[in-house]
Amino acid sequence: METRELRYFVAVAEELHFSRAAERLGIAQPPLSRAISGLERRLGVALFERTSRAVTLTEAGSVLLAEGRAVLGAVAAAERRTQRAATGRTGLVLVTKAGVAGDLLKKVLAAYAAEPDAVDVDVVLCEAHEQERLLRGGQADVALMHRPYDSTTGFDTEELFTEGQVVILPAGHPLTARSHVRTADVTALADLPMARWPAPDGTYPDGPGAEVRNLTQLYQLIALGRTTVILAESCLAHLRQDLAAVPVVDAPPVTTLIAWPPHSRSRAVASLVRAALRCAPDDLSELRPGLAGRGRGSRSSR
Amino acid sequence: METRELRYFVAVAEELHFSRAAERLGIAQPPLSRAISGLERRLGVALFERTSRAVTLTEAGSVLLAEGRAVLGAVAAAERRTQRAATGRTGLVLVTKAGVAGDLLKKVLAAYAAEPDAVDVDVVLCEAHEQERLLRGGQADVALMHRPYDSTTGFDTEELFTEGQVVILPAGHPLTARSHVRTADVTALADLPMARWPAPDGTYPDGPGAEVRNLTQLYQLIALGRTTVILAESCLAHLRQDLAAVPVVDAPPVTTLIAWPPHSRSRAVASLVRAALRCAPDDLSELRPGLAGRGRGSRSSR
DNA sequence: AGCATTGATACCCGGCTGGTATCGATCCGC
DNA sequence: GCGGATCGATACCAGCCGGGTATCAATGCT
Repeated sequence: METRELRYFVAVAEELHFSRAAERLGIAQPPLSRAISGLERRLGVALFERTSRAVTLTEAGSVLLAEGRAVLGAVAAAERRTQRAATGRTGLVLVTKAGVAGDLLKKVLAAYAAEPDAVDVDVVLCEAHEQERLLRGGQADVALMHRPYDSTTGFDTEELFTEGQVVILPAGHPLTARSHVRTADVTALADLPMARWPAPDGTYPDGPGAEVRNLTQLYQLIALGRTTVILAESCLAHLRQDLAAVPVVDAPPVTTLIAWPPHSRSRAVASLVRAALRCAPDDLSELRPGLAGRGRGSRSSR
Repeated sequence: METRELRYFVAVAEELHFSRAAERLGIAQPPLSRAISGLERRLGVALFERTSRAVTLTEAGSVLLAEGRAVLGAVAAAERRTQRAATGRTGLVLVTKAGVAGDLLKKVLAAYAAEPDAVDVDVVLCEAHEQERLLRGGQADVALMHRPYDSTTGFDTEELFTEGQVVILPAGHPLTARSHVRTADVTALADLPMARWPAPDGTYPDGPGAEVRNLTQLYQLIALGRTTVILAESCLAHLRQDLAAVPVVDAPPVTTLIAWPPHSRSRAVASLVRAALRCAPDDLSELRPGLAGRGRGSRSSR
C-alpha cells in the first residue's frame, strides 16, 4: 500500500464523492476511480459501496480511514522530524499551554539544564489543543499535557502530579464566600455560564458560555462578569487580583503529564523526562502539601 | 514520501550497504541508489554519508530509520486490520501470556460477555513478547500486558492492578523457610541462577541461567533445581505442587494493564476496556486484600 | 421520456521505475 | 607502488503505470 493510494482513499472516504475528491487531490476522476479499484483489488477488500448515486464506506473502509489518517500523519511527522534533525539544531522543542503549570515547567527546565548531557530547550506556549497537533505533527519533541483535558492517545506519557480543580469567579462574587463548592453549584449560576473550550478539531460545543482559547481571554471575560470556569488549582499561582477561586470538591482531578511521541529514540527526550519525574513530587508538595504522593506515575517502558 | 521509498531506505539503513540492500529488496543496485538520492533531494536532507567504502547513517537518517520502521509497521497493521474487518468476523482477538492473570482474564471476559453489545472474543495465549508483536501488527485487537516486563510504547493503556513479586523455588529449598527475601538474596544463589527471558527482539541476554519462553518450561526447570525466577505474585494461583514462592520485598511492583492500538475506533474494544476496568479492583481484592486501592489507574483519553 | 449526475471504461501519452553496462574512487594485497 | 577487487554513482534503455480526455452506463429527478 503506497501513501499515494492512502491519500486518495482518505480523500474519497472524507468526501464520499469521487469527483469532488479528485478535484481536491488535483487529479481527474478516472485515475482516482482506478486507483481505488486497484487498492481494493490488491487488499481483496471492498472499501466503498457504490450505487452510482451515492458512495458509502464499508466496515473495512471505516477501519482503513482511521488507520490511514494515522499513517499519513505519521508519514508527515517522520518527514518533519527528519528535516528538523538535519538542520543541526540539536535543541529540544517543548510545548505546553500558556499559564498552566508554570512553576513546574520552570523546575523541570532547571533540573534538566543541570544534567551533564543537557541541550537547549525551546519552550513553545500554545493555545487549546495546539500542543497535541504540534507533538503529533513532529514539530515538537515533548509536551506537558493535562488529563482528562488533552488526548494522549498514541503518545508515551509519564504522570507528574495530580491536583484538584477550582472555580474561577470575579472577586466579590457571592460564591467566593464559600470554603468549597460542588460542580452543580457552578452550573446553577444562570448569570455566569461556563466558558467553552474548543474540541481537538477546533470546533466549539454548543452552550451559552463564551468561547475561549487561552487564559488571557478567559480571565478578562470572568473579570467582566460574563463567564466562569473550572480549572486545575495550580492556576492559583498566577491568578489576577480581580479574580477569586473556590475549590470544587467533586470535580475530577487533573493530572499533569509529560508526553512524547512513541519510537522517539532521542537521548535528550529521555533525559528530560527523567528530570521531570525527579522534580515533579517536590514541586507538587510545595504547591499543595496535602496532595503529596498521589501523583507519581510509573509508565516508563523505554 | 512513498512507502516504497521508505522500504528502500530502511533496507539500506539496516544493511548499510547498497548492493546487499538491493539484493534483499529483489531489485538491482542502481535503481536503489537513485531512489535514495531522490528521497534525499526531495527531503532536502542527507540521510547517508557515503565514502565509497563505507555507508553510515547521518543524524537525520537515524531519525528517519526509527520513524520509518514505525510507519511501515503501521501500514502493515492498517492492511491487516482492514482485511480482518472485511471478513465479517466481528469478534475481538485478545492476546495475553499463558498462565498469567488467569483469574482476571476470566472475570474480564465474563463481565464483557454480560454487556448488551458484546461480541465474541478469541483469546490467544502466546509466549514472551509475541503479544506485543501481534497487537502492533494488527492481528490482535487488545492485549493484557505487564509493566515493566512488556513495552507498551505506542499503545493506549489502562492500568488494571498492581501487585508485588515473589521468587519461585523448588519445594524444600532453604529460602522457602523465610517469610520474605530481598532481590540480593535471590541473586546470591550461585546454584540457582535466575532464568533469562528473551528481549522483545527475541534474543537472550547473557548470563548463567536457563533460557525460557513460557511458564511450563520455567516451572519444569525450577522443579529440576536448575534455575529460579522472580514473578508477579498472581502466579501463586496456579503454582505447581512441587514449587514454593517467597515474597521479594524490594522487587519492583508489576502492573497488569490492558492495551490496545491507538486510533482504534472500535466500539467493542472500548466496551471491553470498560468491562476490564470495572472488574479489576474486585479481582485484586480477592487475590491480595492488603494491596487493594493501589492499582486502579485513570488513563482514559478516548 | 429526457436530462443531469456520477462512477466506470477505453484509450493514449509521458514519466518514472527498474534493468544492464560502465565509470570512478577507494582499499587491499603483493 | 601497482593491479585487482569492491562498491556506489552515472548513463542509457525499456516497459509499466499513473494521469489525461472522451465516452459509456446506471440512476434519479423533473
